[in-house]
Amino acid sequence: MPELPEVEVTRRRLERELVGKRFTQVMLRVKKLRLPLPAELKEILPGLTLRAITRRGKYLLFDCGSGWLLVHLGMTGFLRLLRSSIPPGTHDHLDFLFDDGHLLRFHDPRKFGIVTWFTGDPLQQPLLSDIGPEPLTEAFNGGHLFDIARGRKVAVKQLIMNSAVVAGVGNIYANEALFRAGIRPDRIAGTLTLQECSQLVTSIRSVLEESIAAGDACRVAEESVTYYPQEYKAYGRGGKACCCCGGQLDEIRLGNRSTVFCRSCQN
DNA sequence: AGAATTACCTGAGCGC
DNA sequence: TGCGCTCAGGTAATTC
Repeated sequence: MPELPEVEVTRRRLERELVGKRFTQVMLRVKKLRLPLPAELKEILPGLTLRAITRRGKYLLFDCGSGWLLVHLGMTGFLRLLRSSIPPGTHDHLDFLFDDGHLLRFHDPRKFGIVTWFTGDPLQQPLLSDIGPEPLTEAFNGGHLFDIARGRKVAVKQLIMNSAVVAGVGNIYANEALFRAGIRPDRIAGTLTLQECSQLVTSIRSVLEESIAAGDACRVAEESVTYYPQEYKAYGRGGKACCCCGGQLDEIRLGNRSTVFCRSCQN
């Protein structure tokens, strides 16, 4: 599923290919994903030049000059960049055609994604206004996390998956970062020391950065695909051997999310 | 205010 | 073979 690294890798690929190009046509094949698709995109976008592509958490922001195209890939969404006009398959919900012949196609079986349009300041947009600091910036640091965690009774894994605390940390990387930091996912957030918070921030940053680097290095001919081979040390490995101590990894549910950790390596 | 729960959606994997 | 069930999970909305 697309997490922050996949979204960032997608952003970089699309930025390389599409910035400066002009929209020529939009095709909508469904009325709504998680939110209604603005039908007026068909009239608004053609003629506009794509100025930039930025990211906030897992949201992609396409700067179209007079407004913004906001895209979230949800659970199962991805964007493909095609050179020629290949007929759409099932779940190919949306096409954007550009003046250089590129076709940007949004595919999403579960329709958990979002594609919408807004004008004005992105920071004022309701979907973006309450998102916490970006994990790869200095604004997200041990002191920040420690301040937020104090007095909180939720499990630390749920805290770092809260988008108001830090942007774009989903289930996979929450599991991986806690494993790397040596902190149990079910630790009550308020019991973390400043040092542990700093270690966790460092781990979140490094797992995300390593995954982005792996994605950038993974070239897929012709198409820009958001998925790439990825090995995890905790996520999806419940019951298997811990790569550090050889013990059996535990799997529990936290906030109805699959959670994997090592009882001897994480405290 | 913070925590917990629900809704949205469909493919995959399973038992019978 | 195929039916029905459960699970997967990001995030907003709702409830406690």
